[in-house]
Amino acid sequence: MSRQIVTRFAPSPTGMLHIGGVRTALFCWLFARKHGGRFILRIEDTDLSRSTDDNIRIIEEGMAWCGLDWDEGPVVGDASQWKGPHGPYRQMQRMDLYKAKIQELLDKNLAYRCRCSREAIEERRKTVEAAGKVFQYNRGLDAGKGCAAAHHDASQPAAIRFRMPESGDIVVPDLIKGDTRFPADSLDDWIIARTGDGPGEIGVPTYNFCVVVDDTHMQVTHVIRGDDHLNNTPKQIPLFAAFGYDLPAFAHVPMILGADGAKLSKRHGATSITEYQAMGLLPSAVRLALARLSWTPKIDGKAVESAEEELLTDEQMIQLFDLADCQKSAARFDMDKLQWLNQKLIQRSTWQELEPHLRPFVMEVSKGAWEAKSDVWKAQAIQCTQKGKSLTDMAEALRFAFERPAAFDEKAVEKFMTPVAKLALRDLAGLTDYSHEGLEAGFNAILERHGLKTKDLAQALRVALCGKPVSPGIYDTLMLVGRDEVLARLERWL
RNA sequence: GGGGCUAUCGUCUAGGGGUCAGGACACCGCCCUUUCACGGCGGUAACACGGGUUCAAAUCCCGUUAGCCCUACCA
Repeated sequence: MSRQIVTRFAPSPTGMLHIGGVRTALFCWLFARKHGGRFILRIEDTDLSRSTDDNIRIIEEGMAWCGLDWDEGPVVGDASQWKGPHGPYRQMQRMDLYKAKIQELLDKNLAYRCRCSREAIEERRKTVEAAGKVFQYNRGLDAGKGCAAAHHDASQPAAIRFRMPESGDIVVPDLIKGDTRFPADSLDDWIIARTGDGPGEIGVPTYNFCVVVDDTHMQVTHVIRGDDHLNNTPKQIPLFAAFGYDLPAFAHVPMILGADGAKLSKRHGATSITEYQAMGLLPSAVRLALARLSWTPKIDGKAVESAEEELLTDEQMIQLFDLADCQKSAARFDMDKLQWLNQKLIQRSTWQELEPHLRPFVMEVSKGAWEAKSDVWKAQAIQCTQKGKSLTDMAEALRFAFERPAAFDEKAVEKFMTPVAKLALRDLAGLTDYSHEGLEAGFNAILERHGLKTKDLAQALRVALCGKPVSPGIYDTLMLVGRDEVLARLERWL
C-alpha cells in the first residue's frame, strides 16, 4: 500500500515572500492536491540573525492571498499554535528533536565535534590554495588537520560535523533532472550544528541537517524545491542513510530568472508577492503564470495549443499537473504574459467574483464612496470596465464616476466642443430617462435634430463629464455619473 | 579554482533521427468601432558553436562557449 503523498514548502522568514518561492510552493501545492495528499508549510527560522516574526506573517499572508492553503503548519497570528500531527512547524521550536538526533549521530561516531576556529580554517584554506588545490575540510591536503581524529579539549564549545563518505559517487534521483551523480570527493565533512553555548553543548543545527530530520518526521514523500538545492541533496542523502531513513522522492524545479536572464532580483522590478498584489493582478492569474513557467500542461499527451487552452482553471491545473511535464531549464519571467493572463481572467469573471479583488483599488479611487453604491450600480461599473489589463486599470477607469474632472484636455475641448455640439449638449440636459434604452432613444433624437454623428456628441460629452475623450461606453458613462451630476457637470458648457 | 544543472523565434514552449520546425505572449499590418479598449484576420521571427555517428542530426555522442546553482558555524 502506498503512503499518502505529502509535500512541503519550507521558506525561511528572512524577508519578503519571493515570487520564486511562491512558484515552488505552487508546484508543491498542485502536486499534493492532484494526488489527494497533504501540503505542509514549514518555517525554517534557524538563521537567528535574519528571521523575524514579522517575516513569518508576510509569508502566511502571501500564501493566503495566492490561495495556497496548507494542511499542516503554523496557525496565523499565534506562534504557540499549529495544525497538523507533526508540529511544531517552526524549526526553532523543534530544537529538542534536533539535539537528540545529533546526539545519536555523536554516539554512533557518525558525527564529531569540531573546535577549529574560523581563523584556523581560513589559514589552512590559504595553505591548501597556495598549493593550487581546493580546500575541503578534513580532505586532501587538509586530511588529519581537523578534529575528525578527536583531540578533545572538552572545555571548549564545539560545532558538530557530519562524517561524509570519502569515495564513490552519491546519486541523487530526481523526478525532473533525472539521476545526477556527485563525486563524494567533491564534498567534505559539513557542519550540522553551530558552535554551542558552552562545553559539550549542541548549538543551533544548520539547514541541511534540519531538512532531513523534518522531512522524515513530517513524513514528506516528495521534496519539491528550487534547483538551487540540487547541490545540497548529495550532502543530505548520506544523512538519511546515517539515520536509516527512507529517501523521499526529489524534484528540483528550475529557477525563475529576470527578463535579462539574470537571477530575479529587485532591480528587475517586482520580486515580492505583495508587489504583484498591489499591481492589480488576480491571484488566479499569478498562479497560472507561475505554473506555466517551466510546466507545459498536456491534454492527452498533447501540449496546450491555443489561447483558449492556456486559460486553465485551478481545477484543470490540478488535474493536469505532472512533474514529468516540467522543464529542466530556468525560465525568464514574462510580465507581458502575466498581464495578458490577468486581462483574460478578468474578462471571464463575473462581477461578483471580481468585486472583492477590485474593492481595495476602487475604494481608494472613490475615497470610500464605492461602498455605498448599489449592487446594480457596481455590476454595471465592473462590467463596463472589464476589458482592463488589471484591477488598477479598472479602478482608474472608474474615477470619473466619483470625482469631477480636475482639468480639461485642451486639445479635446478644441476638437469636440464645437458650437453645434454645445447646442446638442443643451438638449441632452433635458433627458430624464437614464435607462440604456431611454438614453439611446434620446441620444438619437438629439443627433438627428442637429445633424450630428454619434461620435460628435459622445466625445463632447466625455470631455464635459470626464475632462478627457476617454471613458466607458457613453450610455454607461452617463448612467454611472447619474442625471443630477451630469447636469451639474454640463452646466459650465452651456 | 572544484563540483552540478541548463541551452529551439524577443519571451514561455511543442517536437526528439526524414516536419514547410507547431502554438501562446509580445511586436507589426489590416478589419471592426461613439473614445480607450475588446474582438476578428494576417505577418515578421528560432534549433548557441565545432566536431563526430548516420543514407539522413534541431533530435544521438564528444568538445567548446554562455548562463545559473553549490562550494558559509545562510537557507
